[in-house]
Amino acid sequence: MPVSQQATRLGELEAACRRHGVPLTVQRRVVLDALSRRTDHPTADQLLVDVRTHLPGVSRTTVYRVLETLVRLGLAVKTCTPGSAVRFDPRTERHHHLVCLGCERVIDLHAPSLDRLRLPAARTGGFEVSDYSVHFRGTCPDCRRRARTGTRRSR
Amino acid sequence: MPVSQQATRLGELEAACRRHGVPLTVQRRVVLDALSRRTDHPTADQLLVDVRTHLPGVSRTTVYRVLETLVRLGLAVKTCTPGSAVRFDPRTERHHHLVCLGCERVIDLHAPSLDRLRLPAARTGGFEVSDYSVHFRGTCPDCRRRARTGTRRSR
DNA sequence: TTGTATGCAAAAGGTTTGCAATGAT
DNA sequence: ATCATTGCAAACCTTTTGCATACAA
Repeated sequence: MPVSQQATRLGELEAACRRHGVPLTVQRRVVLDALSRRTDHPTADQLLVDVRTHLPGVSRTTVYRVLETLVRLGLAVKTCTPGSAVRFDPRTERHHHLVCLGCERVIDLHAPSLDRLRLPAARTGGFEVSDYSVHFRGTCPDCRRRARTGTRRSR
Repeated sequence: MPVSQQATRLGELEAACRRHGVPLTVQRRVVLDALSRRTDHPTADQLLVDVRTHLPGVSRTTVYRVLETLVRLGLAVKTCTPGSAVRFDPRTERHHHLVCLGCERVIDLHAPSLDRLRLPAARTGGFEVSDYSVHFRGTCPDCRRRARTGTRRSR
């Protein structure tokens, strides 16, 4: 992510913290920064590694807590994945995903043709929809190659 | 699920086991049966409870392993959720989901109008798509009520 | 100064693995 | 008879919690 967009994100964080009346801590800045630099929907533990290169001594607990806060502030969302670790996405605008069933990688897909779907209102039964995304399941190029050569996946 | 459909599922299991050359065990029958009776995308541990009412003494490990097998045999899929426990879905035909951000409930949505989406092929970069589903995020009726009355969510 | 966030340690929740015994074909 | 599956126990990974301290406003 370009420097200018990073600056924008920090501005968003500042505004969101003020709006919600919560302190703007170094840890929150560093975690949002680390998350925003990635497009691979990292887990909390993966982010912990990045975060500690910029600010050693940050605790795992704090990363978990800050990520929850970022979601609450509307600066990140939890990505739906078939796996057993929560993954975070710094992109909150509507977009879609390619989900690899081999390695559980989640790849962003921007597709305007999918951005205006209509949900059949009759079927929602009082469920209030705030957003949606399309998940395409399949096999990523790496896993296709591995499948051909008979190699086991390493993730 | 009606009795006749249950019978069909057992037939599918039988066929799939033969096709893959794996034994058809009691445990596999009971786990598939328990999963097929639910529409709420249960976790392995939730299924363990159901399974043990029919066949006490089944181990947790076995349920985890059988579920992996059912996915491999094409009789179930892992559901994408924002939470931190893997959830399973016995419906492998194309359908969509309402995902509640409050309680993480996942509700099935059948909507023919969403069943024929076209993926912009140019954007997939060698990713091989086998299927897709649309995830509508939002708030379920229960959580909306809880939000209005100020009650905390209990799941 | 006041209230929230952080770090630590420990617990809780979810999943996987090695191995001996069992069971399906 | 043969090979995969099961059950158990333990390890492993992920997430949450309680509490004293540190920090932002």
